[in-house]
Amino acid sequence: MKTVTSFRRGNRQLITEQMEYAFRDIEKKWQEFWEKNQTYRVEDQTDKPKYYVLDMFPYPSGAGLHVGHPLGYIASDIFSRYKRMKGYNVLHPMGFDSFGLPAEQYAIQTGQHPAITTEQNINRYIEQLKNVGFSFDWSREVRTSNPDYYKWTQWIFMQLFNHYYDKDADKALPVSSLTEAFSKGGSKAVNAVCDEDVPTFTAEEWNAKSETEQYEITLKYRLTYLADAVVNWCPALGTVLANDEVKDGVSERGGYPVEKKLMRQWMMRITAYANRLIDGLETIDWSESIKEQQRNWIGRSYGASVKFQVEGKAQTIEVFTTRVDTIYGVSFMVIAPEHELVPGLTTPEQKEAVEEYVNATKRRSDLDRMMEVKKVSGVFTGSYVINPFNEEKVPIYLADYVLAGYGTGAVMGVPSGDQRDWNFASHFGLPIVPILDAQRGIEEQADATKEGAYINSGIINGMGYKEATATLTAWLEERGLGKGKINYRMRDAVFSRQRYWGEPVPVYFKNGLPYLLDENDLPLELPAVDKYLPTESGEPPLGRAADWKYKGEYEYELSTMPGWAGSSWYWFRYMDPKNENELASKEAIQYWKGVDLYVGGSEHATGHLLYSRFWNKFLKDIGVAEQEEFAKKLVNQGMIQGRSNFVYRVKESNPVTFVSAGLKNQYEVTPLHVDVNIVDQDVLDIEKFKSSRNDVPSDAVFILEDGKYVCGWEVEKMSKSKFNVVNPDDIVEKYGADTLRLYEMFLGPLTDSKPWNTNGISGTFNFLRKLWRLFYEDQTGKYLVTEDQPTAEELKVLHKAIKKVGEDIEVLSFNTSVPAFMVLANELTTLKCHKKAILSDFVRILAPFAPHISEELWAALGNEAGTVTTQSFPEFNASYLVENSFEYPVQINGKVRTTLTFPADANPKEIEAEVLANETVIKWLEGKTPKKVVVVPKRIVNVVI
RNA sequence: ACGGACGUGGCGGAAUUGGUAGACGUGCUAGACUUAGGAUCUAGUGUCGCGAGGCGUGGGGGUUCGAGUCCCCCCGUCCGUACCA
Repeated sequence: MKTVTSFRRGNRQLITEQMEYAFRDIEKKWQEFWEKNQTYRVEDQTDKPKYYVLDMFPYPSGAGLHVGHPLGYIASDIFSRYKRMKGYNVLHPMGFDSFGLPAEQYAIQTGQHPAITTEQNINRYIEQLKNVGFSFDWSREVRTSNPDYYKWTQWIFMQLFNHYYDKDADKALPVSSLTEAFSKGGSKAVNAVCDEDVPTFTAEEWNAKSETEQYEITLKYRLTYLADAVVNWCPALGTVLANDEVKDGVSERGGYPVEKKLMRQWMMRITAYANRLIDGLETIDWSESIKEQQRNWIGRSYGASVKFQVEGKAQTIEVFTTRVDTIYGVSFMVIAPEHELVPGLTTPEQKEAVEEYVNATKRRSDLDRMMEVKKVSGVFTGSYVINPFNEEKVPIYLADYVLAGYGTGAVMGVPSGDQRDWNFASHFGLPIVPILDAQRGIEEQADATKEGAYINSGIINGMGYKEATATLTAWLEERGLGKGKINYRMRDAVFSRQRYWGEPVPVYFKNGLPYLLDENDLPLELPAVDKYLPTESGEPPLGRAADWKYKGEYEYELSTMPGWAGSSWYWFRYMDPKNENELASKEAIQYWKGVDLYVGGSEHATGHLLYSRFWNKFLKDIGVAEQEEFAKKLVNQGMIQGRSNFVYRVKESNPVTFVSAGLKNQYEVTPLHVDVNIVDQDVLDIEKFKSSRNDVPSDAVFILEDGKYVCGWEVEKMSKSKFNVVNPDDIVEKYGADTLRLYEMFLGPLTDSKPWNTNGISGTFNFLRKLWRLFYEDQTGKYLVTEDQPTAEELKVLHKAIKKVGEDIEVLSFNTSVPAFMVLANELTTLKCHKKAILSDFVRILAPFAPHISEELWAALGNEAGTVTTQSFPEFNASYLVENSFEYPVQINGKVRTTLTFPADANPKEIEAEVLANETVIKWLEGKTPKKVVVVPKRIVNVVI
């Protein structure tokens, strides 16, 4: 067995082989032990308090894990192991978000079924994960692409279809209560979230409708529904693309043009939950930045909608405003260039100018529009609206600062109260009317104040802001010209994908209307297809399935669900992963409730994390979930960046010449990425470099410094193309999993992004070897541990570490606990302490971080094998840390000049007297009398002259 | 352009939350043991200065006996975004 002794050569290898920290043997042994003994298997039936630690499960890509992926898993694993030692029953599962585009893309290219590729990738992932020694309960593993899993994704879809959102109850209710209300009181008996175009009807009219007509009406209320939505359609690929697959108007893969197209899509009525999604943020311990992103994404604003009559026409233009109180200050109206009313409003004289403007807008990218905020542009349509309050004519303009997709696509311009409107009015010479007596300097810029009393404002003259808003809103509502309104930026979510590798939607069509499958027919499994491409007629890949009909006669829905479907409820499945009758049993959900700590990347801020909250709230409404929010606490681990190495090729050199980084300024060079795995401490392995690349001729010349070729470096994203990917398997092979775990934590705060630099790893490796030497003598391998009583000093250093590590784990500050271990090992080495009483506790506090070596040493101390996992975490005893004296830094005018030791309980008066009598202090006083002496007990003394 | 996070030695980072800045690790220098060293041990390592000492946490100002930490202005990096009415 080759072990760490590969560091050594010669005879001594034979002698020292068993003595040194043989991490490979140790880690393999304990991983096998854990597997065989099901050490991490979690039981649901226990008296212990529960704790649920969840990692965002990965998509199993073909590239495997790199060293950045395990960061969050290691952190959550440490926390899970710690919680177990603190007496909790900890659920800490892992699974795979295994539907996704890369597998499908691969299938298109190779014809291989995505299930096969996915399975292979998952196996590779599991192998890599097991290598790191995580305490996952693998018996609970889930895969979203397994039919026994997606059966329940489909089941949730069916529940969404069978429910509508009742605004009065403020929750989802079954469609049966909707139809019941209709039959009793007509459409006005119901206050529900629905499509814009729902008809009004009486109970009699409802009851007179045919079953089909009634069904069609309910489709406008259900929480999942069909609608025409704008999608990114790529004709060349024959498919719809997600936003992040489109770059600069062309497909990311292949660079084919992408167009906006209206398509019939399944939608999720997430907007029904907008309020609860915002309000719920107050109740969860998530980072402020994620909460802020979700708030912005949902974009709730309170205001009013107002209808303006177009002069001389029957049309009205509706605007949304958050400042209806400023309505008497309106001097123009602006509508988006894309607004559907533009052609109708344009007068013949203005036609040319308007068309030119509309075309110019189309050419500008969103980014351009964002960057040129200060530049005012716009064009007059020639038409006017009438301000309903003062009957004044208001010109209608087009301007690209108004967006068609937000609110109504039209805004009222109030130059005195809004800077953007002010800029616009100034540019076009429109009136700037003051509306509040508290507005100041509106000749120079807008003043958005809400203070003071209204002027020039008809029915609200003299009023304050609150009263004015209420008065105006009431006035509008009485006349049917407007109403108080809450506006959201968020739209309902498109739920269809014209793809193969996703959950089939459990719907069939009869006479053009969608109907759910019978629940007994779930799961609706993915049918076999000959190719993973759209059909010739442009249907999604499922259209290729032969004889794929519901009950042999009805067409199935051919689109599949999006990537986020399976991940929006997976935390429930871990609670009861094998259940065939429910997504998870009532008992399991009642016991585990929800996630206590969720660890994952912040890139899912508005996707996965918002959809999951939405589905969880829905599942709560229908009595499946126990809690309104699925994850109490969320921690976003930072990204691990790559650290790239470079070699410098001298331009036009013959033979090809590379110059070491320190000398490169003397030449004209081209920097080239070089694989970081053949570089050690920035020194290039020239032989490996030559043999690994075919663009390096064997006669290449290397200009060295100090006999070495030193590479340059830069921090970049970790990616294959930059040759800076580090595979955890390689690190485990060379240093062991425990070293990897410690080093990843040691790198820096969990939530910061930081570059991976293999250079530093020997520090944590050496620490473990040092720990090993507290147990076994170097060279001889003699067991050193004694039963002696620990000294006060030894107990002090131990308990300092127990305190520090315990506190650090609670706040997930793992980067600071690793140094605490190192300090402890250093101090015990200095004290030559090999006492069992001390080392036992050391091993226990280290166990969450470095489980393999801890099991090994725990057993070496004479304990039952494999039981360090179930030990209690050592209790910190403050009495060991009590000092009877304290060394005071003594400052003169804030600068430390000396230190003096006083008894811990010395009173400030005594300290002051002794300090002033001190030689060094007297010297610095230079005969002056101190103005003031500050004595902070057990902190500091400051003498102010 | 706005919002959020951040800025400390050659590098990764610590700092009891207002109290000795640079813990710990890496790297580097010198030495010991050694046939050897990517092992181990010892000493040193922010910067200027022979020294006493001065300076020092992106820059400038402020509060305080005392500021890396709190406040104001500016610069820079990263992440996010929506000219949101």
